[in-house]
Order: sequence, then structure tokens, then C-alpha cells
Amino acid sequence: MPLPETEIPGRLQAELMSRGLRMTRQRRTILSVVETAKQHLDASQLLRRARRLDPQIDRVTVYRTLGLLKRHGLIDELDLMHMQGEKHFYERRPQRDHIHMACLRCGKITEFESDLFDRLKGQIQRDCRFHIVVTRLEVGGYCAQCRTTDQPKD
Amino acid sequence: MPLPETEIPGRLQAELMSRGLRMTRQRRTILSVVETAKQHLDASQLLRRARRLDPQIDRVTVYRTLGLLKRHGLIDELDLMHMQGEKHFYERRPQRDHIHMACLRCGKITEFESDLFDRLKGQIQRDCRFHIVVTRLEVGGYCAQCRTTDQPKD
DNA sequence: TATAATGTTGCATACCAGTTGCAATAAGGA
DNA sequence: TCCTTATTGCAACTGGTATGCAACATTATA
Ligand SMILES: [Mn+2]
Ligand SMILES: [Mn+2]
Ligand SMILES: [Zn+2]
Ligand SMILES: [Zn+2]
Repeated sequence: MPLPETEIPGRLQAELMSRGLRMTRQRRTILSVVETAKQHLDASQLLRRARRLDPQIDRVTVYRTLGLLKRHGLIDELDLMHMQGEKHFYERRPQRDHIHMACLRCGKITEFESDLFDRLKGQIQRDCRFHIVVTRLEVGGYCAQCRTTDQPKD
Repeated sequence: MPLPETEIPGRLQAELMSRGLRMTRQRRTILSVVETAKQHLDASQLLRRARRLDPQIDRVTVYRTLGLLKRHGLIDELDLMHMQGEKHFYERRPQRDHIHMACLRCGKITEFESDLFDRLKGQIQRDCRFHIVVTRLEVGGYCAQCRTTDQPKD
């Protein structure tokens, strides 16, 4: 599906434009990939998907756009316990922070929102007099399925 | 608690030996550096300190020893928000998990233990039926000093 | 709608942290 | 002490990301 310029801009695009940044074809493409992603994507996955919409897009443009989005606090960078190399994963910054759980056996990533987590962040801000900009809580362990089986992974 | 909680140098070494691993001069050196470190060290800092005790130690041995300690759950790996490149930092796994706060302006790393954090982990294990092996909560933001000043970063 | 100013892109290349293959060496048990 | 097997150091390599720069696209202005 080609990306018509008349399309209603996504939230990321609107945010960047409202901050006076130039909106190029490449940026529109990458932003749309980030916005429509159903899972956490790394830079190379992002590039592959962006290339399906605009085959001549370059990976440096992906990295530079990710850097831009990070600097503007519009996406979060995840390690997901670095289970498959040293790559990083990205997701649009959500309305409410969530926890990422990574199963060390099957690799499944689970998200979890928690009131206790929100309270913990409040405690950090108060007790440590620390102004929080970004948080990352990642948990490694074994999911319900993998806990109960002894089979080799996956 | 059957074992005393005091900072006995050689605890990592004792742990590895009790698990039937060979104790080489290089491992003893690296373990002693990890155990006596007052701050979070990355692999190259670790190598430099190890070389002061044993000048012909190689960096691959540092990486392999870190891998060993990670696999045995004796150290934790930290990103510290990747403020200076993509390197990772290490610390001996503490008796009680703690949070790492990284000031995005001055770079200071602060540690914080919290009952709410312990309860959150309990909630994750229960509500998600997830068996936790390792956790990493990192927070980026501005420390008390940097919050109140407007000077350019350090 | 053309022009100018400035920001962005793609390409090539470099960089950095970490990994791997392999022959030489050392540890720990018999 | 010898023997087996794990570990080491070296060199080369990898994967992920960053940079210099000339060509180009965007946006403001005329
Ligand atoms: Mn990382
Ligand atoms: Mn997520
Ligand atoms: Zn699993
Ligand atoms: Zn600070």
C-alpha cells in the first residue's frame, strides 16, 4: 500500500511537524512503520518494512529518524534482555508506561501495566528528588508455558 | 540466611569453585576486580584494572569471564541508559535488587532500594505467572542538583 | 510559482563493543 | 606425575550503529 501524501498524518508525524521539523517522504514512511507496528521492532526490521513502502530508503535514515524520535521522547528504546545480539527495539511511547517481560526459553515478550509500578515511579520522584524522563523495567525469566515444561527451547 | 552478608573478598571465586569450575590466575584477577569495584564498570574499564594486576590478561578473557558470571547469575548487566555509547556495565548481584537512576545531564548514577519494587516483582510473578530470574529497572531523568540549575551539561 | 536558505538524504566508510576459530597452555583429578 | 579437558591469547571477524560529504528536497519568502 503506497502512502498517499493526502493521508491523515499519524500522531508521530503531527508531533514532529508541530515542533517545526521537516517532513520528508522517508520520514513519513518510517513514522508510519513505527506507528502501525504490532510488535517491538529493531532497526533492521524497521528498515525492511520501510523498504517495502519506499525501496530506496537507506538504513542511516532509519537510524537518524530513530535518533530524532528518541531525542523528542516520542519512542522508547528497549533492550529486551539482549536475548538475540546487542540490537535495540523500539515502540511508540505509550500513554502509560509498561513493564516488559522476556521469557528466556521461548523468547516471548509480554507487556504488563501496574499500579504498583506507577506508585514506584512516584516514590522515586519524591524520595530521590529525581525528575523522571524515561523508565525501562525489563524482567527476564520463564513464562507460564515454559515454567511447566522441560522441553528444549521452542 | 545461612551465610554472612558481609563483603568477603573471594565470594565470587568460592561460588564458581563450588560449582566445579576451574580457577585460573586470570579468573581470580578478574573476579577480584569485580568484587572490589566501588562503581559500575564496563568491560574495558574492567580490563584496564585487571591488567594492573596481571598485565598480560586479554580482553577476550574478560568477556568470557563476564559471560560465565552472567550465566551463573553472579553478576548483573546494566545499560545505564546507554548514555556514553552502547557499552554495558556490571556489578555483583546484590542481596536485594535495586533501581538505577541515571542523570541525563551530569551522568551521575544513583541506586535506590524500594519495598514497592519488591512488591511489584511479587505481583509480576503472581499475576503474570512469570518466574523472575533477573530484573533491570533503569530510570533516566534529572537529579536534584541538575533539576534546579539551567547550566549546559557539565 | 520561482528562488533562496537550510535541513535531510544516500553512499561510502569508519567505528565500537563484543564474538569466534584455533593452537598453545594450564588446571585438577587419577 | 601424567592425562584429560577446560581455558587462554592471538588474530580475525561480526553486527549494530555513527559520520563526512556532496547531492538533493523541503519550506519560507518573494
Ligand atoms: Mn543495551
Ligand atoms: Mn512495549
Ligand atoms: Zn516462554
Ligand atoms: Zn545530575
